[in-house]
Amino acid sequence: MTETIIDRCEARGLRLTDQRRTIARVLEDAADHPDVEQLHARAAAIDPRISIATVYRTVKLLEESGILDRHEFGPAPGPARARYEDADREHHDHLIDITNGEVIEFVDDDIEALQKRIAARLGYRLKGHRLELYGVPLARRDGRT
Amino acid sequence: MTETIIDRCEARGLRLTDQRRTIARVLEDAADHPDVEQLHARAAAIDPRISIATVYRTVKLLEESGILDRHEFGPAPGPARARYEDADREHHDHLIDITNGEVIEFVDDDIEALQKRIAARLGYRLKGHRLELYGVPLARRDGRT
DNA sequence: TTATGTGCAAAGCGTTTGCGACCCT
DNA sequence: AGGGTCGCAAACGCTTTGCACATAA
Repeated sequence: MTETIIDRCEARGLRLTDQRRTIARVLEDAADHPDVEQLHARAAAIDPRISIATVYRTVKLLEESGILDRHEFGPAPGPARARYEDADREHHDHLIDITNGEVIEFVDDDIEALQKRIAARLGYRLKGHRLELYGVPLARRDGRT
Repeated sequence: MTETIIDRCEARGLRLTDQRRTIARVLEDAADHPDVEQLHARAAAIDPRISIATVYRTVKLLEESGILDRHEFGPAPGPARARYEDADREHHDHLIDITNGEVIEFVDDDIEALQKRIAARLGYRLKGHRLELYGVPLARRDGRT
């Protein structure tokens, strides 16, 4: 749980280049769910040699290695930009604030269990799911945004 | 509930061309969740004049008019192909059989209510959601596929 | 009649890939 | 040393769009 992304790369025998180390660090530091363009901007700020092609190759590699999770939050039409987050965390789903695009993570054991039960009822064993809630902030008495 | 897609186009004042009528008919007859390529193939079988550009324009128009729902089932990487279905039906979610890509629809009031509650707990009013279950068929005693 | 829709082909966008140079192990 | 990786630019797959012609209302 406290292993760094680089630790996990080494554990899987992935070759560690300067670029990959930089991208791993950017991912490690990310509190949001950055897309490739954002990752590239942040990585290039540390090391301008990094090309966007390398970022694409690296996130794909890390995703296939189970180190990153990829998301495609909607509800934008067309090819949504993929966004990434560290996979080595407790499982959670996402609520997207449609007023500003903010992504809020949440954990709910009831809904996990319910999904499993629904799949079973339909004659399936659940292997994965995608759950995204889209909402607007409830009205509030103070003037905060 | 029993209004045809063409009825709904007229109700919204959309101009009805031969192409749109044909595409509407194909959508009406579809029991699956066809993508644009499939829609074009089926429409062109009825009227070969229809170009794929028109299919793209039409499904976009119908989606923006609330007549169609668009889905992007995963978990394929990259730009997933969009798939469409008639929006004028009881709300439901989807379970995708990852062994063959088959899409099974289901309705579950408990999970709908639970999602609303989760959003409220986080301080949001739920405006929409995306729920896709990915599963494999349970083992069975007979030899059927 | 005239605003809209259509077909065609080209452009757009996010992502992937072929290639020769380069680097980790 | 040598296979993996990189940067670059071209290619890709799905979708959108500019243009000239056709058509619904």
